[in-house]
Amino acid sequence: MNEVKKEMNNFIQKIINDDSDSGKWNNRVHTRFPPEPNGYLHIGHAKSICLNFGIAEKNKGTCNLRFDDTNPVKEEEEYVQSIIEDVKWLGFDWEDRLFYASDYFEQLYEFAIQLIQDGSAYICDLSGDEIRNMRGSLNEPGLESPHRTRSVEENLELFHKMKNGEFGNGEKVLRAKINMAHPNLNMRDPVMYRILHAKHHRTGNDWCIYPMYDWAHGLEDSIERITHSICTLEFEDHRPLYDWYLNQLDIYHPQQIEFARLNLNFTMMSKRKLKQLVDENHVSGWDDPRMPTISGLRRRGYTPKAIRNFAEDVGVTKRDSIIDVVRLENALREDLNKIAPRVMGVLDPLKVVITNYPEDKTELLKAVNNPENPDAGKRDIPFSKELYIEQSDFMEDPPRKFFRLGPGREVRLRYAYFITCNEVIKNKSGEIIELHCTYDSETKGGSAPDGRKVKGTLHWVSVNDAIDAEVRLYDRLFLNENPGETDDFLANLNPESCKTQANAKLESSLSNPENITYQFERNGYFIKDEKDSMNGKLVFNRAVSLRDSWAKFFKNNGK
RNA sequence: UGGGGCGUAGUAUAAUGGUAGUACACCUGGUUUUGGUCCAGGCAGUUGGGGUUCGACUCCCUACGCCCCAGCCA
Repeated sequence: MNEVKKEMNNFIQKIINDDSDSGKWNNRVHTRFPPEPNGYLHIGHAKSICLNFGIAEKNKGTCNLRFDDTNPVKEEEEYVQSIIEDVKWLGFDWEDRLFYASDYFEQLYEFAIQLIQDGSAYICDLSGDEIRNMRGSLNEPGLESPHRTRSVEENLELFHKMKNGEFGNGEKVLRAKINMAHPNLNMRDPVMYRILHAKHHRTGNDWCIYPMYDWAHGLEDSIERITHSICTLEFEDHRPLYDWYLNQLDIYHPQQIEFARLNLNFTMMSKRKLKQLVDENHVSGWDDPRMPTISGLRRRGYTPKAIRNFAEDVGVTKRDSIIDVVRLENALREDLNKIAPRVMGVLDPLKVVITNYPEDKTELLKAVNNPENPDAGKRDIPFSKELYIEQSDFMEDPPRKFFRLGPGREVRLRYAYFITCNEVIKNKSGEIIELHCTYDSETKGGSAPDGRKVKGTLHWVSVNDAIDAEVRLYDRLFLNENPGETDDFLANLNPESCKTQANAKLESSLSNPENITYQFERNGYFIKDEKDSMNGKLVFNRAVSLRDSWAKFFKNNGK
């Protein structure tokens, strides 16, 4: 047993190991990720993507991307494109195996005819209501449809007519003839085809009958020679039907395996409700940085690696669980800490005048680009008489343990000098608008030759060289830990989920930022918003803050 | 009440008959020119009850708890 296998030993991998030992699939592993293009992918899908592509990769197998596009009234091409982009961005490659359920409509139709000919399927004229009423209940068996005994010939003829558009929506369905008294409701003569006179995003008006999920899915898996068909827990009840169809047809038969979908606290994963947030403009779109969508996370500044690490980290089981969203944030911090270039940006500026610094002087100081990675090198940052520091880095009446700036206190400006605050300038309403400080020219670079220590180190930006930017600070979208469970999830929207710092000042190296996530030292990780940065206006999104033990201490101990 | 699943620290997740481990969270301390990172230490768990066994998270029985299912959605 090698290291890799030890790390990756979730229950699905164990099944694969067993299959490998028994030679069940001739050592083949072939999975698929089968999204329905009826919305954007979210972090929950990411778990499934990482599982399916990941398990194929780890076992030298392959994974297909397959659109389960069997319901034209909900599906759109826009979603297809976004899904392709998102899976690609996560770093997975389906090579030439991009498939659509709609590519198999003809074959599915032929299979249905086969079932009819075997006497295992029939056309039912009952209405939707009637079918539901006759299905029975959890405790009572259902009633058989009066059309259950139609002849094969009649069924064949009616099915042709269905296909040819001779009936209206809902007039007839094709049903499997199984058992109306089955304890599993899914087996009580489930619908295989329904009539939908709707334009499909790929097949146009070629079809007016569309296959139901249960009928279609196993066949899609079978056609693609999938070995392990991995889906979520709620389909456990459908497995007997999945198996029944494939057994009736006596064709290649993949194994369906169910795992628990991802749940995150303070996060809502329902596609329907996410769509509502978008449609009702509670967020700016599917890619709003507060959305749990892949596109939202991307715009927020998440990296594919962080998401993949997270998916690996939370594991795969059959237990319903709710993962703490801070683990997703931690996965991001972990990745970004190693790779993000450090820069200085003042979000909420307070002007500082160094009274003993020459009026017109600007000097360039060396700053480390990434202390975690010496290869990232250094850069020059301009220093001058007037600077900005963070409002929150000054307190007129500081509490114990506050080791930033206060009247008479000395702190270090990162990579620059020690400064001491001598005077606090206020406006008429008593607000602090400016600090007058003196610097110690001996401390250039940030250390004192006399060995003198300061506790605080502040980030800063030179006034003359500062770049203006709008910075958006995001917080969780919902206040409630389980927003999906409440009746009115909109009532739980966090009114402060996006705070804007309109007057942020950034160091000059950020005049033309790359499309990567930076660390603003002592603040957090930020990425330029490519959508909203326009005509000279820079907008940055905060992906996640840095861990802040001072904020925690302050919160726990009051003042 | 029928059927299908699931119960291990606060939250997740390992251990498949042999020392209950890991991560995050939480608490201490150390290092630090980011109150970041990093390092060291600590707290804390097998749903209850029986049984089998030298030995049970693991096997058996039973009780309890939680999740899913009555779309012509997926």
